[in-house]
Amino acid sequence: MATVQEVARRAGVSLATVSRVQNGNTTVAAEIRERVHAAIIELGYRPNPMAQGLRKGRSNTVALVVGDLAQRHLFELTVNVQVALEDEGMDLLLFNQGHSSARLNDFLARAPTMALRGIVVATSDALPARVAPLLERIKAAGCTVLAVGQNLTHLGIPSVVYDEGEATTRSVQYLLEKGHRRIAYIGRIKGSAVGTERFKGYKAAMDAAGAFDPALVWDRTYRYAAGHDAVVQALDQGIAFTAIQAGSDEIAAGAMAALHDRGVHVPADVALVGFGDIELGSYLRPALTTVSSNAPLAARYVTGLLTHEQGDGSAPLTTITRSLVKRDSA
Amino acid sequence: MATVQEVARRAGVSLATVSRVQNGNTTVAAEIRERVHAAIIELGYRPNPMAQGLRKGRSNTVALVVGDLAQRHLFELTVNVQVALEDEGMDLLLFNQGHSSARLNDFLARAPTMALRGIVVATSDALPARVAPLLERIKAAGCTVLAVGQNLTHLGIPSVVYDEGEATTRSVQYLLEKGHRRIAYIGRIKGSAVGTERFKGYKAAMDAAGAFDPALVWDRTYRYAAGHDAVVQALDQGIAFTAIQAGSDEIAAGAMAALHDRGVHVPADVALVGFGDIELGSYLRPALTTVSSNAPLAARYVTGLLTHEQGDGSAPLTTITRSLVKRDSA
DNA sequence: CTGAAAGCGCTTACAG
DNA sequence: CTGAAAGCGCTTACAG
Repeated sequence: MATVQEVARRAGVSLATVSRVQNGNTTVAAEIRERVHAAIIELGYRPNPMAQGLRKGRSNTVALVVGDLAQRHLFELTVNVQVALEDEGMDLLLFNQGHSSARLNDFLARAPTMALRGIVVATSDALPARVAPLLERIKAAGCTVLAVGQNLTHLGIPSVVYDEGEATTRSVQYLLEKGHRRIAYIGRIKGSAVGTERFKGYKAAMDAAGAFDPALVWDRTYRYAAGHDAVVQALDQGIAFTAIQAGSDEIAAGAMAALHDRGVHVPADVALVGFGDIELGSYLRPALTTVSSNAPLAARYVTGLLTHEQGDGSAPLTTITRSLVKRDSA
Repeated sequence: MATVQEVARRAGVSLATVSRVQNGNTTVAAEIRERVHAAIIELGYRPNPMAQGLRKGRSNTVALVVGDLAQRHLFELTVNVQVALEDEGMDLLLFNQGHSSARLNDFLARAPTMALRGIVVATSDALPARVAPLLERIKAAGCTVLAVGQNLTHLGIPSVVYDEGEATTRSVQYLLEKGHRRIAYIGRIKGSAVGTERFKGYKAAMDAAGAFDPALVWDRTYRYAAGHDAVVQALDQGIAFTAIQAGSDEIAAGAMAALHDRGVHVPADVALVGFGDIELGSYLRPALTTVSSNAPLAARYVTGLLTHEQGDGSAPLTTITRSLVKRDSA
């Protein structure tokens, strides 16, 4: 690969000038600029990102820490962020946390040395207290830290979140308005910052209607199996319910399968609302009523925050409103 | 962050010695080694990967180029590769090609300068001829290039592939043995190296049974919508078929929805076989009969090839056998 | 077995 | 407006 050396020689200028042209900040005489540009093109020169990073103390790569890529909406966020970043000439380093706080810790511990441009924390897991100082150290190293999905502004981290609680309340109210009272909730609660908010939104709606019953709260993971197993278990135990608010579309799909297996019709016998609006939902039968996510919008906010950093140490909170996508399951 | 300088000062040795201890190749007196280790721990020293990369001419990051992350099995491969790489102390740079050969080209053009440890090409798209020289240049720069899913050994690239053709043949034979003759094929064919192989496997089985009919071949993408739309269209045109071999599970799910909407029962009226064995399949109703993928195994092969590079310029071909996962849809 | 020195490819004060 | 020089943090021949 051509280096700045070779370009300089070819253009008959110094390294410094090539670098200036390349970076386009300082003024360089038009004629010389042309010569350098020509040399760059002829040689197919591309600056070495490691050398740039070493010198500038920051690279052009952004790390995305996802809680569990198996959740479709996080994955959609990942794809959208990667593409948006690429448009800005940045690379995406992927780190799948897999809900292990030890792994998150390891990654954050070695992050300061990676000269990352930014770190986007996209996990719904509640962060253990010991990561706060790590995050501080990372920011001190000039790396932009962002959170998406979880509000981390109390740690001074700009965050892009959804109105989880309100959205869940609205969704449950919709079910309530349809006359349901025995509405079950399936999703993560303990250990999940986001899950806790959703649950609170559910509880608020149920409480307001005087319909809350702890027996209808099933604290599970966000996977297909969780929805399936929770329903099977409830049915086996003879717990009565006429509707389900799921914490993810995967849960809803699993629940739908279990209901089908037991001859329970959706939505006639049990109404079902998912959460996240993954592509699959509209191909389930009945098509899944769910709560929207709008991953492209979240990705746009994230890259926006990454590119126009605000200098002042403010940590803005951006909230995306989720809405109910009505299809056939409720 | 502590540098090798500071560690050296603290341990009372030279930079070189610290580096030697850190890399553990050369012999260092036991007593000195201890001192250095102690200093490293006290200072929480971690080598700067950019400096290492610049000096050694290669980094510790591996780029994964995926054709379309929206395909669940590629995504599963991604997650598995990331985790396996992490165990080896390597990072994963994600590049979602999105089926655009121009984007692939851009990425490969700037790759040589990134000092990547390796590039894993996981796209089923047929590669345009102009990428061959780019790949050569990348290899010349000391970067290991690997292909997964598509056989690129003819370009001197070690490849991990599936027995796509044979697997499809076996799957279609299964349908044939159940008495089906009007078996449709939905999936990518043109432009997809892998798709072409699958189609050939389908055609071989159909030809052998004297049942091949071009009217039953529907060349579509791998998405949900493709399966849905192909079925709707075929039904509208009055094309008769009693079974479908899908090129992906997403296609199968979309097809299942369309069949359901038209009151066509699966498997009674139309048998359906997917491809890829994504988690969703077992939660569809009827549960989807499909062809396995075994992404964790593929990921293991990939990281194996990445870590134990063979020096000799051989380009081995590793084939993973897909098997039929029988559930209820066929 | 250990250290001094060169150099990976860049960028950026510092002079001029 | 342009160049010579220092230095980002490492590793690796080269001496000793």
